[in-house]
Amino acid sequence: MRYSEDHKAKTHQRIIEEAALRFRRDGVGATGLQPLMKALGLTHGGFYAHFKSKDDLVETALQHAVQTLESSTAEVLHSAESPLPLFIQRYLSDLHRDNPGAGCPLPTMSAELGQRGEPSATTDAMVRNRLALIEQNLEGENAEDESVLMLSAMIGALLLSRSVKDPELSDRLLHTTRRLLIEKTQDQ
Amino acid sequence: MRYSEDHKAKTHQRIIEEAALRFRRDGVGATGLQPLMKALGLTHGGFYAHFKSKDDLVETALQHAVQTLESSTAEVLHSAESPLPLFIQRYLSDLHRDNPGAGCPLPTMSAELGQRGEPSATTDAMVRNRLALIEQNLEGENAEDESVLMLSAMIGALLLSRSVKDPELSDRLLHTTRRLLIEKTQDQ
DNA sequence: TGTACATCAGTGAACGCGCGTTCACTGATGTAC
DNA sequence: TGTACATCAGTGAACGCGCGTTCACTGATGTAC
Repeated sequence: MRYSEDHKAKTHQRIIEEAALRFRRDGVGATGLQPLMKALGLTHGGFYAHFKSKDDLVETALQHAVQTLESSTAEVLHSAESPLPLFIQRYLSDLHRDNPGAGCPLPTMSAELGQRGEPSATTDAMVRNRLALIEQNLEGENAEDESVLMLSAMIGALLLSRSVKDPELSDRLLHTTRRLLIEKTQDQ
Repeated sequence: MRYSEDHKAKTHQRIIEEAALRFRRDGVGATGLQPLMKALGLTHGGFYAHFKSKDDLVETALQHAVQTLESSTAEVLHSAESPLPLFIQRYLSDLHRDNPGAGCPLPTMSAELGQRGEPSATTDAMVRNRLALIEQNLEGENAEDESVLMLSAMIGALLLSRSVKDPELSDRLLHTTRRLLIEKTQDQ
């Protein structure tokens, strides 16, 4: 069968989006290409008309996730008067914790990507981007250093709050870190 | 062949230790039982004389790692006059970053364990233990909240510093977080 | 307008591979007599 | 002391399974004439 002109591009995009979701939610290693294609109503053979390999998809999906996150963050930054508290509020929200598939790839994917052979430079780019973003919205002379602490705390708190079984402990990790970091932005 | 009385117990322990190393260094999913047993000079069939399943080993190895870490931490706590800075120094050391197989399971394993079906209560126990440990060595009235921030920052910084490709960025993440957290303990 | 052909996204069987798990077996040593 | 037997940690072939990847094929539609 032959399809409309942009049909292939649409399928391509659908694969990327479904992969970006599954890689973050389930992990890269635990995401099979066969189930992924099936979920899109396709057969697995067709995958290689779109990507060179699974690793190719991993890199593409990661970059897609990064781009999506960054543009939604940019929106927050330009709309709010003091954007950093809002950014922290959203990053350490229950919604973000409960939907890893739609969120930041750092807490979910970076450990596995680091363990999987050569890591890509995408993680570096993302970390640098986040640090710059925080730093620019922090006042005070040691904003550069504080941004490192804040990013570390955000990622650690999100990771832990997702890994822990007890909902109360999870809430405590998430909400306490959130409150203290937001207070920090107001100290300055 | 029949072995000395404690032979089986020794083999059991060797499996646990090798697994605890590999699970943390390579990830649980990426660690095969066959290569693991082979590395110990054994064949894979014998594994099931020691453990009910891979999941059984995962839980056992995790608990072993936790126990080892906690006893080495206890040592630090009882030897030093002000133990918290030393604890942070060690947790966020280059040595710890460069040897995930011998270190804290939280940055390496917790994301994957959270993704793998039902998470065990061991993560909760570990988090609680670490929080209590930090809190007890922090002065000031909001030690309870500060301990959450510190633990999150430590785990996030270690995770990021291991995931990033550029050694300078890695050092910056690790060393800046370390310095700021140690300063925090002295503020109080 | 009607027919022959080219295109190519997607199909689905097949590939080798490593996984976790099972199981009949081995064989050195301890115990029973 | 010598012989028959029991033990059981470890062996290694085999199981079904899902993985990533390959490839000959399909068939609806566009293009050429």
